[in-house]
Amino acid sequence: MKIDDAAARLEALGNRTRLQIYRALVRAGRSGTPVGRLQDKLKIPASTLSHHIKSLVAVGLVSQVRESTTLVCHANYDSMQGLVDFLVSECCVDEAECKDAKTAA
Amino acid sequence: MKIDDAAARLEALGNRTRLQIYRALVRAGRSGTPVGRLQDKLKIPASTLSHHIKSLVAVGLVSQVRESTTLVCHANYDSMQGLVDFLVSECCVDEAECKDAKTAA
DNA sequence: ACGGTATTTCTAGAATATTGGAAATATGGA
DNA sequence: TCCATATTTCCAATATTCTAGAAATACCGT
Repeated sequence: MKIDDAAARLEALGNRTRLQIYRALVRAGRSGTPVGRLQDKLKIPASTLSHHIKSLVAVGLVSQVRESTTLVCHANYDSMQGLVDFLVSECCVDEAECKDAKTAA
Repeated sequence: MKIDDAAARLEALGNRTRLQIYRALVRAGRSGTPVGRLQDKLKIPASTLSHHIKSLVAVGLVSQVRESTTLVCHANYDSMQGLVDFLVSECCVDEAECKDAKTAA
């Protein structure tokens, strides 16, 4: 993963409202959650919610599938995993002796 | 971890420059990196760099130790680990059947 | 085609973040 | 004490993000 992609994903998650949305989707698992249900749960105006979801989709952390009139959102686990891997990768490569740090990470 | 703390850490990492700084520190491992060396490596004006480091320190992702005239920065692995745990925790708790998702996460 | 529900796009004001020069502060050595 | 190096704080300009009302669009059932 390129650093700009990682930064974009982290930035997307680095907002209370968007992190709430993302966590709700993670908790929902495979079945996902429709936009309207997120709106009820989180009490966010529709346009604001739509903007936030859009940015999560834009960076690949969330995907959407239309089911007739409702749009169901899903957390994209692979995307998150890639991000986590990026964060801990190359730990200590610029340092010779860091066994403790490596096991900690 | 509270959601606001997690969001604050993610926001701190969600900026290209700060992510570069953080990654340089992760790569440096236990020995850490002085502020001045980061400045040379990343070619960032001192004041800008200082601002960014300050925000990483503020959220606990980075710690600093003074060694005579230089300030050495370290990536705080525990802090990162807590963040990663938060992100994947409670996966699927609102969904009955999601074994695939759970193993993927 | 029409009506209703779901959701997005348009728009714009307010709030916040980013940047970096200049001045201030910290540290240790001569 | 005085200097040199390291780093931060102050300040202000610029850029970006956040928010949400209103209008527009999408979809389906009738």
